[in-house]
Amino acid sequence: MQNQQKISQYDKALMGLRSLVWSGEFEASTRLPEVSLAQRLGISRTPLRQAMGQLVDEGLLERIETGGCRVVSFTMDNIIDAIEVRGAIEGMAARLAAERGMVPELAQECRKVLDVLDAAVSDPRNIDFDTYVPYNARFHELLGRLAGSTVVEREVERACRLPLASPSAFLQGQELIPDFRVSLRIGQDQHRSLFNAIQDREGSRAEALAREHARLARRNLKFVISERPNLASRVPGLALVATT
Amino acid sequence: MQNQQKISQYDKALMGLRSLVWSGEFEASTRLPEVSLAQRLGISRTPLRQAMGQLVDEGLLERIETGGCRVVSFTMDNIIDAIEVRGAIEGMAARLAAERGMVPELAQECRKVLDVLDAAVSDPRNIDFDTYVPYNARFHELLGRLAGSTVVEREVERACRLPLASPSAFLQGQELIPDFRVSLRIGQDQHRSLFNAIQDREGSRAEALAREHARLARRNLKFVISERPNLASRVPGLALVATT
DNA sequence: AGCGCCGTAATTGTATACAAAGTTAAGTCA
DNA sequence: TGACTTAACTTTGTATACAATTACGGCGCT
Repeated sequence: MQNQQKISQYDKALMGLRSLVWSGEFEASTRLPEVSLAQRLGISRTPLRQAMGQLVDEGLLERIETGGCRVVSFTMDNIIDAIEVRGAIEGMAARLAAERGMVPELAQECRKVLDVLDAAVSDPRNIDFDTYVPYNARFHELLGRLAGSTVVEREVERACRLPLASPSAFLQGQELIPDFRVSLRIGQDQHRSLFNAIQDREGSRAEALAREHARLARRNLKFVISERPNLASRVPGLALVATT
Repeated sequence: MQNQQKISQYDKALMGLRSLVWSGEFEASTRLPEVSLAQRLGISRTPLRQAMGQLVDEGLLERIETGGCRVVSFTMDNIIDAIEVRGAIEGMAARLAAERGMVPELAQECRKVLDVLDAAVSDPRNIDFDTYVPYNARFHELLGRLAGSTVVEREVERACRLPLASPSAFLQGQELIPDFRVSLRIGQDQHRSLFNAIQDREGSRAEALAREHARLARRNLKFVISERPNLASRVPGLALVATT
């Protein structure tokens, strides 16, 4: 009623196309046809092409020499590298937050988020995934802003948009796998340690913890790949990973 | 005759607009008028708006809530942060190159570049700026590719495009200032040490050196700011820095 | 004089039109 | 049969047209 902010055609194109690509709708290495896509999304080619440019920038699409775009086909190495990049940038953000001091309001909000996450994993037999996933995302978002630098914030956000490098990438649809419950508890323990390190102005430790925390995603990636047949449909974007 | 690759209208828009903005042609915080700009660049609004989107992404422009774009006004802190980001990403690239091993062909090319740079600074009385600047840029480009990861390469390139964070940002127009000659010799010494660290698989040292190397740019920034009246016209983009 | 309101002019966001390339397929020749 | 040529057809890149907002300036009101 109040938050009725206008949704532009460009936004519609960006969100629509992104989710279509993530869902594995398009064959990698075949060109995206602009006209039919525009029709399908109910918009004209102009905002669609804008959105395609953005997705090229995010690394989800790539330009074809002769014109147009195609979906990128990812290798395991690509994803590992993207996670490494995220770890490096989140690590820098954590270190700067420690060295320069946290923005007080954001620090306070971090504490609340951490409390919620603690509660979500408190019962090993009954982990609250529906709470954990969004609050985990929120924690990582706050981490990017904690140093109070808009430049750093932007770069953290960008790194999290790298295909399959998001902190939430391998969290979806894993309620049923026992191994992942352990992974979540470990992850939350790292969240706590990371926050404490920043609070205690231990920049180097904070950086190392943030990097190691990103490594959890790598472990989850490897596990998911080995279990691909069972999980392919539940992990968004897994369809984009080359099967060779 | 052979390298006659077609230059698209979009490329013309991107290069033209970027250089116009860098030159301080537009007042920060006033909207860029699309029609007159398109006329001035000799293109239509369509490729111009594409280019504006790209420059927003690079951080040179920002969107206005009510529509259109304006030039960003940078503070010292913004630039310091951008340099910090570049240091972190180049540091990661250097570490990965050390840990994983360099691509042999690129390592060989690095050696050649370093030899040229050594020669350029060998005579303290007569430093060859016209050679140093492009070869320094080349070294940093090679550094991004040394780990053999396209993902890392992309991110290094992006970090170097952050406004005033480029390795070459404060090199132009400093032939005449004695203090900077020393800076160049120190920088080249760091290049050597960095390369040796990578070669000897000393990942942590390589990372630290790359970060410290980026700090040179910070020193140069501070010097340039304090000497602004003399240098403003010679350092591209300095006009975009807020004078408060 | 200062502040708010309204109408006009300018500007953006989006759709469509059009020309230049690129792609595909049929047909011809070796 | 297979490769090359050519012609019709798609598809993209760019320009232009149009409608919805937005910015601006004058007018009236307090």
